[in-house]
Amino acid sequence: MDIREIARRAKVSTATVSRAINRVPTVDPQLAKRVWRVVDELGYYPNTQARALVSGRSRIFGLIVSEFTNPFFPEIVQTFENLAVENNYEILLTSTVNDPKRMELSVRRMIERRVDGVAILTFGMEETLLEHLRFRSVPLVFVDVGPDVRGIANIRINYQNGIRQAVQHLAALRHTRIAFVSGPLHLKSALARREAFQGSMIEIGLAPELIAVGDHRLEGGMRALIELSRSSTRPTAVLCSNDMTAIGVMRQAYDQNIKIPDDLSVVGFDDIRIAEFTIPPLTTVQMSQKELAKIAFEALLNEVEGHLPPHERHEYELTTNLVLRRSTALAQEGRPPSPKRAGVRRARKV
Amino acid sequence: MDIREIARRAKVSTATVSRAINRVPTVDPQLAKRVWRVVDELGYYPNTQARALVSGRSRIFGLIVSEFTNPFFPEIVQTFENLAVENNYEILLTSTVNDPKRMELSVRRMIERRVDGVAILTFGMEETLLEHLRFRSVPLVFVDVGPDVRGIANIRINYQNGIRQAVQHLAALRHTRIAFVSGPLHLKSALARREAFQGSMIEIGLAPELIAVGDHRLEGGMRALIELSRSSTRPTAVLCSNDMTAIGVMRQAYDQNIKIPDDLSVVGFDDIRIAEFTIPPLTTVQMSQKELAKIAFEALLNEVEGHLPPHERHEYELTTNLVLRRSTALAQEGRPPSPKRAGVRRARKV
DNA sequence: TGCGGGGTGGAAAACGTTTGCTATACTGCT
DNA sequence: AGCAGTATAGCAAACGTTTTCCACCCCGCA
Repeated sequence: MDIREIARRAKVSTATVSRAINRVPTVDPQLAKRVWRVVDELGYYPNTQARALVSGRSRIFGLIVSEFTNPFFPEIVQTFENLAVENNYEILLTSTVNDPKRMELSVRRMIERRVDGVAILTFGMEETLLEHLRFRSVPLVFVDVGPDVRGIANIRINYQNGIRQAVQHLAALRHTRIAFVSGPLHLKSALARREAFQGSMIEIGLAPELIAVGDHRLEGGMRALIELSRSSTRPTAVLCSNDMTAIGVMRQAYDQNIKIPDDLSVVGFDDIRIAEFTIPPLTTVQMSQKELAKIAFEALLNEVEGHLPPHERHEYELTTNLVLRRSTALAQEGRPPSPKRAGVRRARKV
Repeated sequence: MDIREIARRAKVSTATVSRAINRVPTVDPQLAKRVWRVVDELGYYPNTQARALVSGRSRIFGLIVSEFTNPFFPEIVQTFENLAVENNYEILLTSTVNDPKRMELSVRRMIERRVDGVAILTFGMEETLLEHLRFRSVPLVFVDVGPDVRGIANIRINYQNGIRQAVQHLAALRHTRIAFVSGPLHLKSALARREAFQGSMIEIGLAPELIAVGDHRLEGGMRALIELSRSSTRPTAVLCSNDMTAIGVMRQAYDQNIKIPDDLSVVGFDDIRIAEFTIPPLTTVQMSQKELAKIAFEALLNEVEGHLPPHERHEYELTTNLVLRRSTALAQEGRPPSPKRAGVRRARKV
């Protein structure tokens, strides 16, 4: 069943059917009604590929993420889809799983399906691949791209804001031996977080010297805590480069019978969904995934439908903020936590 | 840049270019090479919509889920995408967010984009909507659809297997007061789980009478534990209809100072990713999301490319299995857990 | 009554492929 | 040498829309 079938039954031309369906105002309301009646009766749905072919617009936005199973992304995808639905777009969702081959394939898939724009929300992407897209002047949104790239809208993340809040929160709880567990150091975003930590410590006269490197995964957090507990100056608080790391730290603490937050305060970063569900609920720096998705989508929409000068550099900013839960507490002054105290548990309020 | 440009430069017809690109064996290897050279030089990517238009196949599979933020789905989406990539398909991903309007829209989007098949992995869907798809004879895969629907491939979940294992595991640990926290009772899948629990209890001569109803979310689990602890015969073990419920139970237990697994054994269902990361790691009945996605994808592929008789009923089965972690332990005989014991903590092995 | 002009609807081209059919050039056999 | 038969490549139609013209109708005005 196609537009001609509708035209025949409504006794008009295909042109009129097309116009009626697209609500072009010049068509006579009478006729339009007749067309719609037939459309509804037959359950006709326009063929988007034919539409796209002739109009040159696919009404598809590409969305590239690292991995769906990375808890950072589901909320992003959901928000992005909600917005897409509202605006009559479809999503072409692609994951790189941190594999260069898959990254390349992602880009290729985007181009083959002729997406109207691409949001690249993966942290760490071979920039050379973007050339393919830029070459075809596909609108692009990126996160934390360098300051020199033109023709790509950029979302800059303000890590400093939230991390400073976290450090000052811990300091206010009388912590001085505050450790940091970084992410993998080849990631720009991990580096930026570590620098924000160092800066925030120095600002308030603390030495940022207890630094372990993790991998943004549970295991890295566990290893990091082991390493940190061995150091001569054991930390009383740990700030982590992301929430999975913090969860790893808490898990390791549980295994070593270190009580959180009594013996050790833990702060995460990202505020992924489950941060709220850990035991205890995790105090963390929120980098709103909803907000990020929203900015990305709207940036794309602007590039495509807005009247912005194309191929200029457009900047957006996302800030971060501390959200308090229950994994931080006053420092136990002078009493470094020790596995020897295992089995002894201070009473705590419920 | 289109196929004609390539044809011109390679000094062949568009037909030959098309055939070369699609690796039709009848084209002369010399010519094919010449074509590929030009293709690579120019970075030509075929236009999938034109392809789809003429070939009648979009190489898109629809995937309908409930909500991306539901931790049950990310693994499914990831697996589905991996398979799609391998087989040169694209995914049209859609979520219903349990909203009838969105469900309808999902179906419409599938039809408009002319998907080659749809996997509906949401639990609970207005079956009337499927008529639209069946009417257009789009291949369909469904989970736990009734036994009467023709023309829809079906994945039947064997809840009984895993739940029986869970119940018997608890019984072996000398638990007799085993409670069950169900999901929302309007969901078929929740009902099936509860029945599997009841059956498994009766099998071994235990009365399945401690049943609370939850909502498959954290909050429901928390409320359920409160309710259960008030009952005169307090349970020593709780089996939950899904993992989020179990996490809620553990959270509430933490708040009431009930130790897990010492005072209370907890078992979940689903084995979502984070079940491994809870404190303690959750013993749960695994319903492999990877496997489910794989079955769904392959079922679709069979319908579309296989030589199965179309419009017959195709059955697949997914079984469930208990996976042991650390949230279950021997029952404390004769000593019902009580908030009064708060603060006392038995030594435990690390 | 004749003419200009605005508003509407239709004919047909275009979008970028695939593919059925046909034309051509070989090959090998008699 | 002639012919059948088999590879191989090209022509052109088709897929289902949108959109550009153009034609028509009707209205109002001179």
